[in-house]
Amino acid sequence: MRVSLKDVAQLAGVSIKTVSNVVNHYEHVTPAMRERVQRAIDELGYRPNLTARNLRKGRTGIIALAVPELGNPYFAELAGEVIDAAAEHELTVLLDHTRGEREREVLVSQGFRARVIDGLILSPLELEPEDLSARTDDVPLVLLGEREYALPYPHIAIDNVAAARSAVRHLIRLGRTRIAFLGARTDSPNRPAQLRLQGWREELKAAGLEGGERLAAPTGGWDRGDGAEGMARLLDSGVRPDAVFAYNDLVAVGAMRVLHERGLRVPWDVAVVGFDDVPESRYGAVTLTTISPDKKAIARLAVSSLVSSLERAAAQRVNGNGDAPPEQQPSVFAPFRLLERESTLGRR
Amino acid sequence: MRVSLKDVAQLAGVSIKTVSNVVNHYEHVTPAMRERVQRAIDELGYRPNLTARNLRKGRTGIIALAVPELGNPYFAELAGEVIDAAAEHELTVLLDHTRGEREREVLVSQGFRARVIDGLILSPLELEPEDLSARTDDVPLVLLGEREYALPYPHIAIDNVAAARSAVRHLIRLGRTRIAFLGARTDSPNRPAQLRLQGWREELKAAGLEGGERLAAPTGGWDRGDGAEGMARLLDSGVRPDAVFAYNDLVAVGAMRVLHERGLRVPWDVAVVGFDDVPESRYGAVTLTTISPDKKAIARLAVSSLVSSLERAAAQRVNGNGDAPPEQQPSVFAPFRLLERESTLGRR
DNA sequence: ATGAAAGCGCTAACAA
DNA sequence: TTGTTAGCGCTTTCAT
Repeated sequence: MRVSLKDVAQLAGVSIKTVSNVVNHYEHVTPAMRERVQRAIDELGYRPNLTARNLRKGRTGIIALAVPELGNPYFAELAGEVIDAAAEHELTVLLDHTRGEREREVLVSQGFRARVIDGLILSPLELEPEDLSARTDDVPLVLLGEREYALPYPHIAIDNVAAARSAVRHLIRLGRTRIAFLGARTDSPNRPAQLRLQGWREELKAAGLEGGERLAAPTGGWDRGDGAEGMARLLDSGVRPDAVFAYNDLVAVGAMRVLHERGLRVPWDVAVVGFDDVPESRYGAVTLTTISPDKKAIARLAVSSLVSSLERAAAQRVNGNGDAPPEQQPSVFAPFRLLERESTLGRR
Repeated sequence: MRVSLKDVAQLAGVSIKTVSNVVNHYEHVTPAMRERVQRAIDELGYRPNLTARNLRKGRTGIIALAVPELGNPYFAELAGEVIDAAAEHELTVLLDHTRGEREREVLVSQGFRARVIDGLILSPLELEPEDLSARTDDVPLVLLGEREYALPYPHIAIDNVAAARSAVRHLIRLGRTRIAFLGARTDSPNRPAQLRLQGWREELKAAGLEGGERLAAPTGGWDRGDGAEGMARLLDSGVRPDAVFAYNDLVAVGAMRVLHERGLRVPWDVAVVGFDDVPESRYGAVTLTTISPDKKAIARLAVSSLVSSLERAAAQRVNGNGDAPPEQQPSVFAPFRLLERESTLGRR
């Protein structure tokens, strides 16, 4: 039998409100009364029912974070940072993964499962702009990651084009001339990988190295196995790059494995740059040069952006001002760095 | 302004109950009525308030999973499996990480924050038995992982001693005689790593290779960096193992990096076995032999165990049977396998 | 087949 | 300082 405020009040011989005051550390309670009530609380082992409190307050203190795959260390690490950032705002995080499937991303964005959440942070992969415009759910939403939507939702990411360019520039400075991009997706101009591919193209062009579209190698996905397959396919097709810029670290790790199997030495025969700075890139026989997004900043920005949306929504509810201007803050870029490690060590 | 059942009822000109019936797909509603109500629902964009429903039903459909570190791919993968397993029971997972700190583990086990959860799955690292006995929170709890507590909580894990023994046995069969254990913790007989260390000892003893306590090397933690440090320290101390059984894959990865830096070749000079079968162990210049726990099974067992605790708790609430026998199911072992890869390839 | 009304446990006006 | 009471939005007997 669950014990409620009423039970405690009864035992202590006071009103329900007094107990509530004690529980919520309301100031104006005499020490004696506080003492008496506390005794009853302890005796009965009373614990407040958060659900009731939530209902009453109109908020739950829970936000959801949906990422493609928790098994991807980048997202796992990011999730950890979001959990910590949320905790600073006294928010708890409900984590979901979409497997990067459009259908699941749509469901999440519609709040289908999101049971009781105040807000949502979503890192989409396949979600299309029209899915987002068709959204009926009204819980505040913050977008994360490479995909760009011309829609009034806050969006936190690093400057993917600039980051890709700095990676490629680094390879060019090393004297590499046949720089492959591994992880291309050519489906549509707005698909994932598009911005990094664009950065690769721009930088090559700026260096007068263009014309190497054969070097834009697709992969089935962006896990280690996809990187290995893509790299093998590229080599099998007769292309012989002297550098690889991979969509992310996992793809790079898979590529490096294949290079190793084929007797190609990193960095001497082929230099490799990744993206994400996942922990494992700092280990292995050859440590990996990579673009390191400031994950903590991304998490903090995402959470604080969501928090202000939450506050705006709450204020609106109070004012009943249903037609207030959206006043969405614009997309924000988080910082990134290029970390040079063994996979690009030394000039040719 | 949020729209409620009442608003819909008003617009449709029916009672609140009828709308509820439609929303909940209650059978006995005439098609015409269903149609009419649905129209009102659509027009108003009504969405049920889950919090109110939860309050009424006395359950939330949310369970929490607390792991030490999401950045550890083992836990990230496990979390993904738990989320999927929970979804099959129509449960949502609230994820938390404790950083393996006792204090945070205690807080989580006490249900400090999430009182909106129906149940909890906890993978403790530093939590002590007395912390658990002192637990006052009454939400059903399932324990995960290596730590053993002689307490009536369901506990899901693999047989760590048997797994460790099979890893060491594998190394012995390969002709190795100076087999180190990397990641020992000697603090207390119940601390993490204890069971794997015990398996290592037992198997060495069975093979007549005992007496090598110098080969039980401690590490500060169980991440890659800790493995690297521990390995370096072991080598610096003059010990020269011909095999390393690491507490987990991350420690093994760190150790392999150091071995590589020192010019010791894996597997020829030193064979290495890890534990967990994290994805990165299948890549790298030398793939890693490891103990592979059946993570999907662990997740499923944990969730189904929790679900039955939930059902028992619900039944008890109905019967008001506060003194029902606990009837906890005993601890359950999930399967594991030894995966042989390059890091232990070939006899001496 | 549909409606009326009680109440889940809590907070917050308002009263005393 | 403490008590009374309404009501958050929903489900659920019990009527009709």
